[in-house]
Amino acid sequence: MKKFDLPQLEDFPIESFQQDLIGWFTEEMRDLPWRKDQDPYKVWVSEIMLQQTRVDTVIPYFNRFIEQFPTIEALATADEEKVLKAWEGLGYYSRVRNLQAAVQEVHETYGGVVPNTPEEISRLKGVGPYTTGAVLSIAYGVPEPAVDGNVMRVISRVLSIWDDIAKPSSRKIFEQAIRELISHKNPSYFNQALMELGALVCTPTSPSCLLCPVREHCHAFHEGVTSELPVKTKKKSTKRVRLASAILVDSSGKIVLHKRPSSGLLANLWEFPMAEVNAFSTPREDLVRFIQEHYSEQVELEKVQLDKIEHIFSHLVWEVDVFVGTISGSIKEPGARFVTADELEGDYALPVSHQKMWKSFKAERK
DNA sequence: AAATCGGGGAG
DNA sequence: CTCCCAGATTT
Repeated sequence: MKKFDLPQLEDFPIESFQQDLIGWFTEEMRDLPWRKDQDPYKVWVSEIMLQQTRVDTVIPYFNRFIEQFPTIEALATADEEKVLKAWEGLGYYSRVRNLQAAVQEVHETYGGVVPNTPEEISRLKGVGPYTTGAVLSIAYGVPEPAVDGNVMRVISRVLSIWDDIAKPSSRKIFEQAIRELISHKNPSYFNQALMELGALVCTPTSPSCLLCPVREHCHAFHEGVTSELPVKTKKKSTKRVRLASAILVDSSGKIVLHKRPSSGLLANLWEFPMAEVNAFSTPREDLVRFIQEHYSEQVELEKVQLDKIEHIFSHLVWEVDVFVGTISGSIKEPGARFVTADELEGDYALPVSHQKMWKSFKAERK
């Protein structure tokens, strides 16, 4: 059995690399709220929030979330709706549902202590290979790889690895590389330093190689191919979906909200009644038909459309024609309820697309 | 392996 | 406009 799968590691000065990297991080690391201590719970929350999400976006969410749910116990026993509301606008909402479920398991099964082995922690909902390594190394000092997009970019350049990082199978190559490279003396700083380097210096386009602490160890830099790495195939374009939605008000001024299904896109979030638009009919026709079938026959939409919104997701685009109307009579749809404007804003988590509609409604109405 | 799942910022 | 971000889960 060979010692290294990667021939680039044969003569690689591992200790020197570790020293340069960790030394740089010690001096240059950003002052971030989840770095104030190594509370495994807070490290965990931050890692979930940071999945596919930028540091600057996460900071205010993290501070509010920890203030509202300071401990495992607090989050485990919190009301689901309040937890979702705290996540409103952050996206990938299954993250927070999985997080609360996992925290409840830690609360009940592990006595409120986040487990410190790869086997146990990776069994928790929403904790995949990256988060497993991140929490173990940062909170517990366990030398496990934490391979995210930053790490794949940095290591692909340092070791001149030309595998397509968009392929799931490539992650294992980088994990193996990190297992060889990682500092056993300070796994936490080693992993964080790689990510920090990717975020601040070894950026996707025009990396600041002249400021890089590991430039001398970097194969791509010496070969002049930093702009060609990492190799990443691009994803195919998004599909478009035509929708129509209505802000419906009853005689007492309350507004109709509908709770989305517990799985799929924007699961468990609240929205204004919304219908898909058939290719051969108008938004207004399909919307009125939908509302009469699912809510009440007694609905009247205003003649002039309120707005038209385009909302872009990762894999699709919503084109929403927005209407305003009045509604009366009993409501058929069991997932619906009437709420005041204050309740809508304070108690119900809405996707950003529907927040845009609400904002438009309020602007029109004042 | 490919698709799904949000939203925003950078170039 | 395109890319991509401290990815995980489902199909």
